[in-house]
Amino acid sequence: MSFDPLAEAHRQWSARWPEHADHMAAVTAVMRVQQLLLSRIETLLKPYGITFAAYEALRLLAFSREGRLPMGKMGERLMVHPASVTNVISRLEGRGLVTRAPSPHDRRVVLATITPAGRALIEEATAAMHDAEFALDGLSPAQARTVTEVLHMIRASVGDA
Amino acid sequence: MSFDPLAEAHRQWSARWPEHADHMAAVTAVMRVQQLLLSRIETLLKPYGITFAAYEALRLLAFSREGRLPMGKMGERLMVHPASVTNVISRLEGRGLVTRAPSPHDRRVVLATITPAGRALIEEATAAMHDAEFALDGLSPAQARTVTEVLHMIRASVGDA
DNA sequence: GTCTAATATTTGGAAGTTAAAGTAAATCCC
DNA sequence: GGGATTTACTTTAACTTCCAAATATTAGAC
Repeated sequence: MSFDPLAEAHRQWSARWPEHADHMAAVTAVMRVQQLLLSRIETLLKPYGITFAAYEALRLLAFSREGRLPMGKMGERLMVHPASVTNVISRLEGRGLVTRAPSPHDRRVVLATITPAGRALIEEATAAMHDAEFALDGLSPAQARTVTEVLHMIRASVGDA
Repeated sequence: MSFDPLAEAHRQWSARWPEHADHMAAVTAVMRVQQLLLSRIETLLKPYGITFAAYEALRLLAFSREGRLPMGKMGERLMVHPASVTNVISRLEGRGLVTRAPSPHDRRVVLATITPAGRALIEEATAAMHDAEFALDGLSPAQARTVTEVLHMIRASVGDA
């Protein structure tokens, strides 16, 4: 019925470089699925006024013992550039969902702390994410595990994890 | 040896909401692998002065019969927003890799045409991509096909393809 | 105790993405 | 034909990412 651009790309590649078509298709599939899931998740989160990046940052803070983490630590956990942490925390701070203060022990360090409003919001948003199974409600838990395993193969192949 | 943030996130989720942990982990894995692959590919393409988005646009034009496509058609094939096409084509045009002209048949339509310089560049860049197997050189063709199949399951589950 | 080097964060800039609004051109319809 | 609708693209604005450079502070070396 509907035309699939990924299938078409694979066809084009196969016609010219058949020995590389499978790798190309795998990369394209990763990119497309990421785009799809991100889009669905952002739609899901829109009622709460946060993006997925903000969701992950808040979630991480809410999980932490004191509701407080150094910016640098957050970057490591979220696996993003320090500048990205500054960016997302600044926006959350502007909305009163997080506060920011220099660490008393090391004044180079900035500690982000989730506020009660932030906690309330993240719990609501998490409930919505659960309802939608993180935009993967069409998959069984076993299928979800298969996805993770197969992608772990890629992560391992490039030295990540 | 090295701490894996994804494994840690899965652990946190399992402790609180074990029934949702697998779906969460799958989404996280998709996001992470996309980030890894994109990063590796952009590094690969850096010597050619183009990003992955630009690579895909040029590749698409080079595949086309006349080396020329309407912007709208490119957006469909690349599965991106029209504004993204405008964006990337503007940059390629600035570098002389593409020209832009209104269609003689329908003056609403803008045709992007790859230049000889654009063709030369995309062939070099493609050779580099082939050398690196699209940043998946650690995977066999069969493994790559497995990745595509598993991700196709997700695409199907959300009504894409 | 300085002086130097390393670390933590922010800032500014280039790219990408999307959504929404604006412009222009073609088509539909009466 | 003329008016309304649809289509194609661009623009603007918001947000994400990263990198590279600047700032500040701590730690190490002599």
